[in-house]
Amino acid sequence: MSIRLNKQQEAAVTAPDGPALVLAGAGTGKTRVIVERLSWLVEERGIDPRHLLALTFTNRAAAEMGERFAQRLGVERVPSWLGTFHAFGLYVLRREMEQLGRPKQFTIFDTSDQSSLMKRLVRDLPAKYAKVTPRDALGWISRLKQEVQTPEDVAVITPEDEACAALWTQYHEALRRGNAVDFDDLLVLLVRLLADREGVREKYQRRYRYVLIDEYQDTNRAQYLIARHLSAAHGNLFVVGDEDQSIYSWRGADINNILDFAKDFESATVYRLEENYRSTQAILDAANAVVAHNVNRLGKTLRATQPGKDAVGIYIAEDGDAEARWVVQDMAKQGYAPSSVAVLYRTNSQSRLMEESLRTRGLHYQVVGGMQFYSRKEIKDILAYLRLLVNPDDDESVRRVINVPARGIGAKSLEALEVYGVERKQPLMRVMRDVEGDETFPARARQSMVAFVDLIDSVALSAKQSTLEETVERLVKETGYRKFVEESDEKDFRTRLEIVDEFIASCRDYDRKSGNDVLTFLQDMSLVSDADAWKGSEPAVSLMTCHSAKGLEFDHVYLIGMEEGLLPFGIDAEEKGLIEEERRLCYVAMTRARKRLVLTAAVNRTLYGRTDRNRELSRFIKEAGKDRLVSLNEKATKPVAKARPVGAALAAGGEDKIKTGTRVRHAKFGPGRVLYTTGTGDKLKAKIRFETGRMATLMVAQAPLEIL
DNA sequence: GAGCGAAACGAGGAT
DNA sequence: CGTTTCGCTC
Repeated sequence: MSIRLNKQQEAAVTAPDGPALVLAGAGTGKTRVIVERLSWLVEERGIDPRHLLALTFTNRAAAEMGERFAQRLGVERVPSWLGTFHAFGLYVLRREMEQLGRPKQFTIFDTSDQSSLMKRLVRDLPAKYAKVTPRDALGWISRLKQEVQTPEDVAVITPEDEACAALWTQYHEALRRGNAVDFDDLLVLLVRLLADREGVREKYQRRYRYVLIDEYQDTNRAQYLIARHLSAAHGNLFVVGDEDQSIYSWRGADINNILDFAKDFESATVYRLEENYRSTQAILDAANAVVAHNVNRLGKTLRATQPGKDAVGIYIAEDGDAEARWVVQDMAKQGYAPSSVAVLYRTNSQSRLMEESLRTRGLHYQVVGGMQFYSRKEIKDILAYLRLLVNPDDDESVRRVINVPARGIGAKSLEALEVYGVERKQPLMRVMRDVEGDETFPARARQSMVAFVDLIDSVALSAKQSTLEETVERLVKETGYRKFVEESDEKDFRTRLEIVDEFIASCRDYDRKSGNDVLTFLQDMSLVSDADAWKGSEPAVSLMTCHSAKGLEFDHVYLIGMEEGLLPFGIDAEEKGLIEEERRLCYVAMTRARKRLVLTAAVNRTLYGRTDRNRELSRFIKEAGKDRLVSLNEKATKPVAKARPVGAALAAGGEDKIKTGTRVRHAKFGPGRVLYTTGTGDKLKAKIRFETGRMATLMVAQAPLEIL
C-alpha cells in the first residue's frame, strides 16, 4: 500500500520555508503530500506539532488528514490544529469574542435561520424600497461579507442595491439583538481580529509557525486574508490546490487566489503534481479533453499510473425514469459491489428517480445532501428549543417553536408580541414575562405564554446539572414535542419519531465524547455538514451531487443528466460567465472514477412537473470527444429475432407485446409465461409462471425481462 | 386558534 | 413535483 513518493511529491514535501504552491491535479495524492509535509516538518525539521496549522474546507478532509498524520507519527492524536476554516474561526472567536466588544457566548445562524429572518425583513420593508427576494438579498449581503466588505465599500447603484443595503443594516441588527453570528461572520470576524487587534494577531502568529491549506482554489477573500495574516510574520504558507477543481465561486471562492499565488507571494516556490494514481488513462483522457476547453487555467497534463481497459461509456435514455432504470440495471449486470458505485448529478432533485429505481431493485443506497438529517424539521425544532435554553434573546427560535406543538399562541398573538417587542426594544421572551395582566392579549394566549416561559426556564435551570441527553429528553417530554410527533400524520410518524430518537442518541454520543455544555454543542452542531454524513465503509451505492463528490473517489461512477441546462446548469451559463465553472464541475465529477465512468442523459425530462422534450445533449459530451466515448445504447438495427429488453419495447410503443401467454425470460428466474397483466405504461405489472414452478408478479418496466 | 383541502408558488450548488 | 400559503369551517 505504501508507495514511495514520486519526484514531484518528494520535492513538494521537502519544500524550503517560505510560501509554496503545489498545483496538484485530481488524484495526484494531494492529501498525502500534506500529511507527509506535516510529518516531515515534525520529524526532519524538529518542529513542535503544536506549531502546525492545517486548514481545509470539509470536516471529512480534516478528519482524514488527522488520522493519517497521527498514524504516520505513531500517536493516538496529534496536537496540531487541523480543521476547516469555519471551525478555526469558531475556535478563535470562542476565545477572543470580547476583543470585538461582543458577548463571549453566542449562537450561530444557519441558512434556514437566515432565510426566515430575511423573509420577515423583506416583508416588512417600507414600500419606498425596490422589491427584492429574500434569496437575492441574502446573496447580496453574503457576497459582500465573503469579500470582507460593507455597503459603504461598494457602489450602491440600483434601487435593488439600496433595498439590500437597508436590509443589510436590519439583518445585522437582528443578529446582534439575538446574540448570534452567521456562517460568514465566523470568517469575517476572524479577519477583523487578525487585522485590527495586534495582540491577537501576534498571539496566533506565534502559535502557528507553519500554515498549510488544502483546496486553496476554493478560498474566498476572507480566507485569503486569514492565510495572509497568520503567515505574515514567518511567511510559511504552504498551499495545495487545483485550479481545474474550483467549483465554489457562488460561495465566494476566487480562483484568482490560486492563479495569482506566485505573483502575490513573490518568493513562492511552485510545484506540480501530474502523476495520477486514481483513474485509468481512458477516464483521464476524457476528463482532460473537457477541461482543456477552459481558457482560465494554469494547465496540467495528468498521466495515469493505473492500468485499465474500460472505455468511458455514454448512454442516452428516453427519459429520466429510463435513465435511472438503466443505471441500476447496468450496475447489477456488471456485478458491482454497491459500495464501489457512485451516481453523481448536478442537482439534488435528480436523486429521487435514482432512489426509486434502486429501491425497486432492492439495492442499498445512501443519499448525501438534500433533505439531510440535520435539516429535518424535527431536528431544527429541537435545536431551536435548545437554543432558547442558552440564549433567551434568540427571537428566531422563539418564532419557530412558540406554537409547536400548538399551544394557543397563533399568528395573531405572535404579531401582537412582535409589536410589543419592537416598541420596548425587548426580545420576545422578555415581553412574554410581562404580559401576565395585560388585556391586549386574550386570556388563553396570555396563560400559554406564561406557561411557555416557565417551561423554558425550568428546563434551562435543570439543564445546568444534566447531561445533554437528559436535557433533550426532558425537553421533548415537557414541551409535548414527543407526543406531538407521535400523534402526527399516520404515514410518517414512525420516521419522525425515529428522527427524534436518533437525535437523542447522537446527543448521548456527544455527552460521552466531549461532555461539553449545550451552547458548545449547538455551536459545534452548526458546523456539521452534509458531506460528513457520507460513510465510505457502508455497503451501499452512493448518491450525491457533483459538488459533494469533491475529494471522494469510487471504482465506478455514473454521471447522470448530461444535458444542456442541467450540466452545464441553466440556459445562460455562457452569458453569466459561469460556463468554465460548470466545465470544471464536470471535470471534478468525471475524475472521481477509478475504473469505469459512464455518462448518461435523457431525451425527455420532467422538471417542475413539466416535461421538456427533445433536450439537447451536454456540450461536455462533445468536448470529451466522440472517439473517447463508447455508446452503451442498444443498437436499433439489432435483429428482431434476438431477445430485446422490454424497457426498449415499451419505449417503441410495444406495450401490448406483454400480454397473457407471452413467453419471456427473466435474468434470474429463467424462462416463463405471462398469466395476466395489470396496469399500463410504466406501471404495467405481469403475473408470470416460470418453468422452475416459481410464480411472481413483476413490474414489466423494471424487471430484467426479455421477450422470447 | 386549529385543521383541512385548494391554490399558488418555487429549487442550483452548501461551509 | 414538493412545499408553502390561502381561505374556509368548526
